Amino acid sequence: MDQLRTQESIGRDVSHLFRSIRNFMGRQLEPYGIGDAQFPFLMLLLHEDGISQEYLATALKCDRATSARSIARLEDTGYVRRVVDPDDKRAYKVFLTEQGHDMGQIVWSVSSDLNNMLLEGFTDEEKLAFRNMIKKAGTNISKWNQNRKTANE
Amino acid sequence: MDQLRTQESIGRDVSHLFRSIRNFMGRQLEPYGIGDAQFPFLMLLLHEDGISQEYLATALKCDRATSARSIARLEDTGYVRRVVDPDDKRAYKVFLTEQGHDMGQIVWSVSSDLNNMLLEGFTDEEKLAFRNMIKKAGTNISKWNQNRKTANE
DNA sequence: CTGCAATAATTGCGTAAGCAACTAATAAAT
DNA sequence: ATTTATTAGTTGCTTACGCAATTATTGCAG
Repeated sequence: MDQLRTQESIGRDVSHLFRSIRNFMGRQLEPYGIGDAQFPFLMLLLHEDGISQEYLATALKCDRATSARSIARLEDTGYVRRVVDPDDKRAYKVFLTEQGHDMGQIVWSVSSDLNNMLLEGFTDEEKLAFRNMIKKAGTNISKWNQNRKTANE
Repeated sequence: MDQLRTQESIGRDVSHLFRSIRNFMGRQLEPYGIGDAQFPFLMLLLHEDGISQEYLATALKCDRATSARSIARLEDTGYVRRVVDPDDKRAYKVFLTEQGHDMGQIVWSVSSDLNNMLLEGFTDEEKLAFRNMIKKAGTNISKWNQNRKTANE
């Protein structure tokens, strides 16, 4: 009841936060020809190479279609190369190119800039608590969504 | 440095949280013919009627274009009515219709369902802290974006 | 071995959001 | 009072994302 009266809404605040992050990342990544959506894929690939789009989608908690399109764009831009998996001709193995590997420094610095920006004025305890709470809330709600989805099948 | 190694990323967690919220809201609102984007506009209008699209955009921290399109959809669906402001013929005054007012109960219940869902397992202190930290992070980064924007003009 | 279910990827469709360019109306400046 | 700047709203373009349907391959059951 108080929500409506005082116009408090976590959903709105998360939305604002998310859109601001996209805005920030968009600006940071523009010089490299990639969008904010490609960033997490690039980041994961820097950590773990030669994986499938399906694996990427699962790890990044997004749809297979989103994964496909993001990887396609990274391929177009030259950061990534797709090789049909010889053990499973349905799947690709996604590898970073030279150019992709060279993004390591930039990815790292943009990522840490974002963190510093977001968490300015937070104590170390708050930083940790914040991360954990975001994850917890995300798990809470995505669990529910998952149940709804499988219920409709 | 640790971010890359451990694959920790607030950005990604916020993204997941946000997309899960959209998913949840989409399901909840589908029966009423509105999308998750319309929800905050409806919510604000239930609180404050007869305001302009510009005002809505500012209050909800989004672009004027987004406000225009969201209100247009609410009008199409019959929840809202636009009247040219007699004191300023450029602007509209956006009013809820009968049907719009009738959404009060649903808006309230969906909103509180979302909150309960997200904050399941949080203590009262954590709930409060979480809200404040989301807002703080959002303010931190949007302030920076704002500076970048005006710097490019 | 053949036929059928599950899986990886792709594509079309719908929704959402921001930026930039434009129109129309108002406010400010000379 | 006329020019100029600002403001409210709209529209086109681009990016992003999820769902559903489709294709191709793999794996399993008979």
